[in-house]
Amino acid sequence: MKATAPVTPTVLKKSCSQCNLFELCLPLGIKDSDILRLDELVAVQRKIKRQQPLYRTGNPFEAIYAIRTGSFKSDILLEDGREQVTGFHMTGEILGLDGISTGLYSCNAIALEDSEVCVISYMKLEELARAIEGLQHQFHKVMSSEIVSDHSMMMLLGSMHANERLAAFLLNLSQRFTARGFSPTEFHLRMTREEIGSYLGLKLETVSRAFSFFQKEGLISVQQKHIRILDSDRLKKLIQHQASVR
Amino acid sequence: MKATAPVTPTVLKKSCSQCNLFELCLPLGIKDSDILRLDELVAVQRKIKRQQPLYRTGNPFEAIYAIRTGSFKSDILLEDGREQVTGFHMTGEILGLDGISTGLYSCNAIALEDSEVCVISYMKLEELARAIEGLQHQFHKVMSSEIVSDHSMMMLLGSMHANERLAAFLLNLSQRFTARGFSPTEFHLRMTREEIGSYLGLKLETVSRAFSFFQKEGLISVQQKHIRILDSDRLKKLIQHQASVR
DNA sequence: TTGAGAGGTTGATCCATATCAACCTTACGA
DNA sequence: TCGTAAGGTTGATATGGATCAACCTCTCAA
Repeated sequence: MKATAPVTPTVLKKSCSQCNLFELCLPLGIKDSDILRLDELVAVQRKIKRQQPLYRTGNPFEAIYAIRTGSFKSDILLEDGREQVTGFHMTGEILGLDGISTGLYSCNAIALEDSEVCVISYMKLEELARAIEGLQHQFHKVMSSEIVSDHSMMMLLGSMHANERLAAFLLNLSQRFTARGFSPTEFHLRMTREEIGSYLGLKLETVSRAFSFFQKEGLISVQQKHIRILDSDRLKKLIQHQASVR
Repeated sequence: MKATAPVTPTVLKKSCSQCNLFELCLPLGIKDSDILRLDELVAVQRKIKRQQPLYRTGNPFEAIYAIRTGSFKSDILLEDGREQVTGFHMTGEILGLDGISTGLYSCNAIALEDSEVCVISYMKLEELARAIEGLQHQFHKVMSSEIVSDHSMMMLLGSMHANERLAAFLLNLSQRFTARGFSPTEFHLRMTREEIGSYLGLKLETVSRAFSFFQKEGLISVQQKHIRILDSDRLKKLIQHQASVR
């Protein structure tokens, strides 16, 4: 396999202590006195152009990444060409945890727009986590959250219908945008219908039809990638009892 | 929600240092000199009867569990009654990692047969992990593996057909039995067709038909819960190019 | 300003799996 | 030993989403 795309480790060193994302990221819950020590962790920031990989399946694992700006998808490719998007990732979220288990990344991480990540040496992270209780705990929480959200994706993929899946997806995005200080009801999708479909276990046409259906029902308004949520209560109900809207 | 079933913390204290599961479990990769220190971690063993919960969604999290004997499923229940099995777990595997993120377990863990677990105080684990590098790393590997395997379940649920799903499931079981010193080709299923279906995102009838199809094709032989794999190569091919057998 | 390609929508048809139903098998307690 | 319930299989039919196809709408570069 070809190695990762040209790395551009700009030395725009910025500190965790001054980062406005700290409450979404690893530094959360760490005592002020310790936060300065994190700055040695984030040695480098790296810029990734839209559509470029941050890492690829099989690349050797040495670092995890915190998204500083932009967004990513991660996906798995099967030999026969099938793709499964396993996640969409926004600022403050941590990428690369899948690499710890075997020492090789187990998926591809691709930028959905021009993005910037903090490179966190995994070796240094383990070292610091041994010294700073709060960092250790927060790191465990981050991993555990990924497990929990993967389980809810399994629920979605294993037992929800197309419309329910899309509703759950939109509500999840909405909630994550809110946590980042953006509007809960109005946002731009950074991914294509095909990528959404892959993530939700649906074909792009089905995703498109579900969008149209929601629009017709007055639940959302859609113009290409611009989404406005008009009735989040009914979207929520749609997930709980599919029957009520179908 | 009702609290967990009657706890029976038998004081059959056994040690990690003498446990034959150590190469599948948390002690893996830890220096001999440190292994004795793990024994303080596993304060208690607990017996769980078939069909009884080890923990339930919403129970407060204080411990993770290593399966000593027996097996478990974990599942999520939706308000409307839908169930999603999120995993089947065998000896040496760790349960409860989902609880770290919020301090509450996010799923139910139910014994599939009379089972026994080592109760690992999470507080003590963090403490020891700060002291023992090998334990810290192995714990991270365990969490990361769960993430990786959840991603491959998303792949399975999102882009595989019924027969492919069952083939992948059987091969996965086979491989895990092998790692535990059992036959790769002959084993007993501890779960019902309905539970398999829930796990694989299929109805029990579809699971049953897939079993029958595999048997007719000479890939496996099935008698109720007893499975014998007759042609694992073709099972593997089935996953890669569904076309070749369908 | 036009043309081409990528992304998106919508309609018609097909098919894999769900659903409904009958029946079979096994385990187990009365 | 029989009766019952839970689990499993198989058949007939229904249906949600996939597939195939046409067309629409942007964007962007020539």
